[in-house]
Amino acid sequence: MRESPKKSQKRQELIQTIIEVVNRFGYENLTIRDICREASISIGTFYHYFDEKSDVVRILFKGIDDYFEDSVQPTFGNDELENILTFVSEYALYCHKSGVAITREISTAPLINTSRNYLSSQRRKLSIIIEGVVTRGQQKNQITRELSVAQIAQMVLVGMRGYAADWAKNEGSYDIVEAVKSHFIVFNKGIKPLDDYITD
Amino acid sequence: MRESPKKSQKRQELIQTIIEVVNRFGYENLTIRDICREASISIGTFYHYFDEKSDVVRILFKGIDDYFEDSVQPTFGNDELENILTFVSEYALYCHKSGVAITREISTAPLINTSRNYLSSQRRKLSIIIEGVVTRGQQKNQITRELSVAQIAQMVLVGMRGYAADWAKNEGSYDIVEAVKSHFIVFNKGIKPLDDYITD
Amino acid sequence: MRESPKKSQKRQELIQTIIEVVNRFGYENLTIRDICREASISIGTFYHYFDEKSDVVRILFKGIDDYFEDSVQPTFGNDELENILTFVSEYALYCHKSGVAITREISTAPLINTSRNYLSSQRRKLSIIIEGVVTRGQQKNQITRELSVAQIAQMVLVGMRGYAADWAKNEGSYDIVEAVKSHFIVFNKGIKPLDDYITD
Amino acid sequence: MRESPKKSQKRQELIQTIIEVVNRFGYENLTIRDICREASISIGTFYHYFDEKSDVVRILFKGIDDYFEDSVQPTFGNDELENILTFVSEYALYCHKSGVAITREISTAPLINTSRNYLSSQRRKLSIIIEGVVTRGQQKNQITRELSVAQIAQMVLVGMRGYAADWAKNEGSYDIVEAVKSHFIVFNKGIKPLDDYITD
DNA sequence: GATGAATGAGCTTTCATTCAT
DNA sequence: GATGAATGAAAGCTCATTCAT
Repeated sequence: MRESPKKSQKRQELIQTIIEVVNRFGYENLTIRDICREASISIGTFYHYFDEKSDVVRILFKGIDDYFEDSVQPTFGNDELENILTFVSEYALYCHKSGVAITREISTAPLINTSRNYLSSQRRKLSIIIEGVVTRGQQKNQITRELSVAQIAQMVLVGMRGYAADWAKNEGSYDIVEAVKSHFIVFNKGIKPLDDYITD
Repeated sequence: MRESPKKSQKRQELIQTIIEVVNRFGYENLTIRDICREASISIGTFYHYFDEKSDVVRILFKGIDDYFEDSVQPTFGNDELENILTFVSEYALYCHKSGVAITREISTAPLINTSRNYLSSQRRKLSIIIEGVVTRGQQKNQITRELSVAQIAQMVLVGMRGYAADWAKNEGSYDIVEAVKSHFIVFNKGIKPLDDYITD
Repeated sequence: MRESPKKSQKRQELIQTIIEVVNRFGYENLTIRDICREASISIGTFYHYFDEKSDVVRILFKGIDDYFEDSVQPTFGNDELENILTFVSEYALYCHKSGVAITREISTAPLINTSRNYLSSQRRKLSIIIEGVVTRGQQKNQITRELSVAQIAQMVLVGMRGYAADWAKNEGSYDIVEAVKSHFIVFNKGIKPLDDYITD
Repeated sequence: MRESPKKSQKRQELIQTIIEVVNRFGYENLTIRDICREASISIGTFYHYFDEKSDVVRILFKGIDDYFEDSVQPTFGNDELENILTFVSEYALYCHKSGVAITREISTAPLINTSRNYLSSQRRKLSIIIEGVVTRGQQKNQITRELSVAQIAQMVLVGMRGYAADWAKNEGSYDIVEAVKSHFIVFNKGIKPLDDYITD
């Protein structure tokens, strides 16, 4: 039995509210009671729309994946190094807009949850996007072939998430977008093909 | 009244046991009861040697700081880019030896704890070490001066910790030392002074 | 969001039960578990209706204050010495009806609690009532002016509470109402104005 | 097997220290550890000289009884009303000298302890002393015969202990000796034989 | 005599989850 | 659909007491 569109819509509304609540309260010490009080719903209602608390984390992750698929990927141009910069800058921007608490949760959440491995599938999405960028970059000779696509893609993701985690740990005390840009300008230099320096 | 050497020694033994336990169980959902059961001591004994649960985290952090101060820093040579590689490789090695759970804890622990800011001081130690390396690197013209010491140091630390977190999230499924080395070979290229390419 | 009348009513019922339980068990060594077992509720339910254990003490005190404000004060007549007798007798009667354990708790509770000074405000209420009686008594020349209002009021309260404590310590082995009456007949003689003996 | 005089003496020394500690720390939240740390003895030593924690309370009570038997009673004169005043004043003075914490403990300790009724016997001592005073007072026609000896003795003790409790609850914020004196001057008026007012 | 390491029952409090209304 | 009362396992931590050294 499929769920009614009405229920689905209400759930979406709740998700928006919950995201705001998480940002104000943080996730670590956030209780279902907190969420419900802030969202002005009853505990029963929460459990009517969601199965368990960890659904909230899933929601958070789905948000960033959707954003990249729907809003970031379409803006990619021909310069793949530039696309990497766009990719990581957008990620930083998303963190900035989501706030410290959600960023912390996104960047420290375990890959495999006790009950469901909701992350393994989600996480792949960003990997696939960045792997596409790197593959094309190598084909166009914009990116070194000394390292494999997987290696470079991992470097990008790890660095990017590293900043998200660090920024959240530091309570958003610096401009994450600028920091990430600076870092990946350096990084991009490192993955340029060597002859690039000569011909460019 | 100073603490007896015997008590101090026994505490050290317990710390070793606890570290092993944390690695087997993880920290997040680790309870005092778990620790005590695994270490075959009573709850009372745990509290005889430690003040509170978070002492365990402190212990974990102290370990890595001591290692860098005592064992890594003295091995630094003249080539500061090489020293950066040594630094991050040793960090990766420490993660590898400490195991997944402790690495996760070290890399996701909040910067500021509610009760004591035991991390802010600890965290500075690694910063200071790497900042020294970068400073000397710039002086010797081994590292670009286009970025500030603080910026580059942050890049190193964030990238390094990013790998620790990623590796732990992936349950240690890849060779963290190799991954980190590859990454920082790329990174080091990025922070070489430009003329380096010509004169070198 | 105001609390529902239903919750409020259920809390009142629980309070009644808890008062009985306190009387059977005493307070000093009373645990939440005891209360819940005896009241046939779960621990969670207790904390659903109350914030913390010490709420129970507050409840006990509120009871006696309400009783004096609502039921005793309105019965005061013109003879202020008689009113003192009414006051202390009613207090004794309240102890008698509340039982030994609650009386013990009421009479030995510290004036200032660590977390909230719920007593300082409560305690004032009885003081104010008795000070009013003494003031009027002095104005009507029914009570000596050789001592201040505050002094005499303190004497009444201290004596009265002294009996409550003593009676509770003796496990209610004597008739507290009679003992208090006898005492304050003596006391009242002591605070009559001297000329009273001549003119009366 | 009688205990050695040496052990007995050492115990006496410890008692003195413990009394001081109780006064500084209070009793309610005083742990054996606290006592031992402050008295600079080990926990084992405490249990070598005492059986259990509540021995400390016994010690406190024994102190006041000894004081009255040894130091107060011998000073009694012919005027029994004056002796009552001496009695209660000395009690107040003892409280003053013992400090707030010990006074609180003395005045709120239950009559019957869970393990031993160490108080019932102790408590009788002060009763016996004051009953002697009242008896002689009635014989000399210094005290009314309208009330029984037991009644009047109880009134004195209850009032006196009431002040001790009140003073401790108020953290020693007023002069207990003066307050007690004032109270019992009033009280003494109340227990004078009636004709006394005529003939005196 | 003196020590203090070791014990573990027991404390208050939290909170995700269920389910009758 | 919506509610929130009820649950109870489990958490961190305390502390009087024992006993081997």
